[in-house]
Amino acid sequence: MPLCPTRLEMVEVTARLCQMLGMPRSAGQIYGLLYLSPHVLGLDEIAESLGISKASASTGTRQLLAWHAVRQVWKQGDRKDYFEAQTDLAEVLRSNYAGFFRPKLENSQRRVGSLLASLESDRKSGAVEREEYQLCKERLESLARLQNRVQKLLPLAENLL
Amino acid sequence: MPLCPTRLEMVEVTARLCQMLGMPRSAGQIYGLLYLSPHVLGLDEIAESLGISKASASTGTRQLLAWHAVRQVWKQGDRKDYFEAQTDLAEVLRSNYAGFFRPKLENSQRRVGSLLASLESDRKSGAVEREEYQLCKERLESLARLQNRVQKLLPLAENLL
DNA sequence: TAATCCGTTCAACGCGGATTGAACAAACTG
DNA sequence: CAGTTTGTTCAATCCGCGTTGAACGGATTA
Repeated sequence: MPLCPTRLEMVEVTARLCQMLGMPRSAGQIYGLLYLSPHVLGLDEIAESLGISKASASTGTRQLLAWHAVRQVWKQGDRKDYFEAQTDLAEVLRSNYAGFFRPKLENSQRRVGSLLASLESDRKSGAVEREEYQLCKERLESLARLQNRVQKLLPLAENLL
Repeated sequence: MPLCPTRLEMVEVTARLCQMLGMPRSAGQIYGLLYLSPHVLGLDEIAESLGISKASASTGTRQLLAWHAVRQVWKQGDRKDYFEAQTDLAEVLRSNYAGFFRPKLENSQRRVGSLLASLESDRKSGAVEREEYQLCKERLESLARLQNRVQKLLPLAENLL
């Protein structure tokens, strides 16, 4: 049976949202479908409801699983995989922080650190003039300070959500 | 004259950062170049330093201008456009909030509102069963509550940066 | 007016990632 | 064992977006 207009619109909204965030559109469609679904859904139902291939449904659900945005459900005596949405989006963000956002942040801090180091070696090898060296150093250090503030802010925001 | 290794690395870092955020790589390169530049730079200098076309330099700088990430500078008796980086990234975020993030948020709130409205009309037209209607309503309302929390949080984060 | 200089615009190209059908593997069923 | 059911993998394709050279327009100068 076809979806009611509201749910169709929801699918479109989440699809566009995902696209805007640089994530695959199909994952957004699936999440929107599950978010307003009264029942858990199997792979084939998902593919048919959305008019996408079973392959897309498979890869999409696995991505959503990796992001902890959907949960897998098994029914007794049924080999099929069923899925339901993790409707608490704040919880989705929280469970992705440690595994996704935090590593990104730490990486960027390491990179700025290595930039400061390479700046020192540039200075010693004379690859940069004194004035330029000073300016680079100041700006890189200001960048490092911003990163620290962000790293302090993120866990805070996480809790307030 | 060529850039020192540190600045080359900086260009690469900001380029990848921009790419990761779904923004054009060239804009990131330009920002990285300007961020550690002791002088303001003209369009041709930018293009040549980065090995990109003048067209890319033009579109890239205009995007960065729109994001308030660079400033345009004029020299007396010189028709060329010069650019310098807005090095206070927190300020960049702040000046983009009202014109970019806030409208997005408000849009998404309107969309959820219209979803709730269309749900009501679905109910009246009998396009949705009572049970499904209840579930949809609850989840959409929970979504609206999350949006409210986000909208309260963003200005806060803005100030703490 | 002709000749430069600068910046923007635009059609064409290329690249990276999303999507898909088909082949495949694994677990049942008869 | 042959035949289903179900999910995954993979090469091929599609598609959107960034990039570019070339053409253009405006401003300045000779």
